[in-house]
Amino acid sequence: MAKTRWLTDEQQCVWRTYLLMSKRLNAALVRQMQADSELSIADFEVLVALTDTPEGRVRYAELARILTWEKSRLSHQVARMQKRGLVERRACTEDGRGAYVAITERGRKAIEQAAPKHVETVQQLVFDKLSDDEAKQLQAISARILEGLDCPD
Amino acid sequence: MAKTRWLTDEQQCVWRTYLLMSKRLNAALVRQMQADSELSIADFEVLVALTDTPEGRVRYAELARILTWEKSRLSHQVARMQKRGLVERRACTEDGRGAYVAITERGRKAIEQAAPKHVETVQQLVFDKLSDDEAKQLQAISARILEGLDCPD
DNA sequence: CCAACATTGGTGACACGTCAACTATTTCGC
DNA sequence: GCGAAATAGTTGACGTGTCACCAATGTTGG
Repeated sequence: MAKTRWLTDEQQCVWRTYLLMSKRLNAALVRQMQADSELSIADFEVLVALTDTPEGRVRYAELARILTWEKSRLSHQVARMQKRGLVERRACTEDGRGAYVAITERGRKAIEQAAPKHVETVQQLVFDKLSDDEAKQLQAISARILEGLDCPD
Repeated sequence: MAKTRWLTDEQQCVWRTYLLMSKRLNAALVRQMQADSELSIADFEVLVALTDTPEGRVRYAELARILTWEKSRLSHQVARMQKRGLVERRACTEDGRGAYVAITERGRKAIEQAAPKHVETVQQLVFDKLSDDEAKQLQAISARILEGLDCPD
């Protein structure tokens, strides 16, 4: 291996600040979600994806694609959510292998309650802190980093 | 609750791009660490903290403070790392309740091997993509968001 | 001194994510 | 058609993180 390009002091500072921010921001969102609703972030994402579809139901593989989750993760997650009555499995007549995930009334109620508080939290923790310019910069930087990121999806 | 301040389209775009980036960047780092070493990110963080101390050993509570981890998380983590010979527990003579976590030779070797590749990955995935200005912006934005973040530490 | 209280750390149950292996169905080449 | 390969989803084992509770030791006020 060639000589290591160690981080400069400035780079270390950038990197550690970013890491800390992203960890704490995420932790804060998890805490808020848990405090204000019966949902986890993962539950929330699944329910959002389901309400975004006209029928309120999607095939597993499609849902996994939307969320960019592994299929087995989705399988476990849906099994847990089903136990709590947030979603249902439905047989798929077109394809004997497949199945639908459908949102239930209880699931719909849960997300309708959770969404406003979650959005408000994002506003408070992120956008209230940043100028319009900074928000644009954050997007540009995120997009730049995303570009080269090989994602095995 | 007052009327919800929903996200504007631009805000949604910023937010989703940031979320995706931070998730994928993290996933890429985990993959690289797993591919190039026998360590997880958590292992790595613990070993870094240990090598940062002159003695190569720290009390549990202090280590938890350094990492801003919960004590029980650290306890589980150290137990697993101990099984793999990366760290040792040592009795604390000054305080019968306490204990030290100490890095082993095996642990030292592991981190010395893992660090260069990890740093190189951070360079490639982050700093090679960003101009100096963008790096500064990222730091400023992260710091800004961190400011108001109540952290229960 | 000794009874409350605080502190240090550990433990068990559970939620979550990944990986590898599996079953059942469909599709495709011949 | 039919057997091989692809596809849909499941399962079990394991690493990991959190929470609530526990044990042991130390500290402190009367």
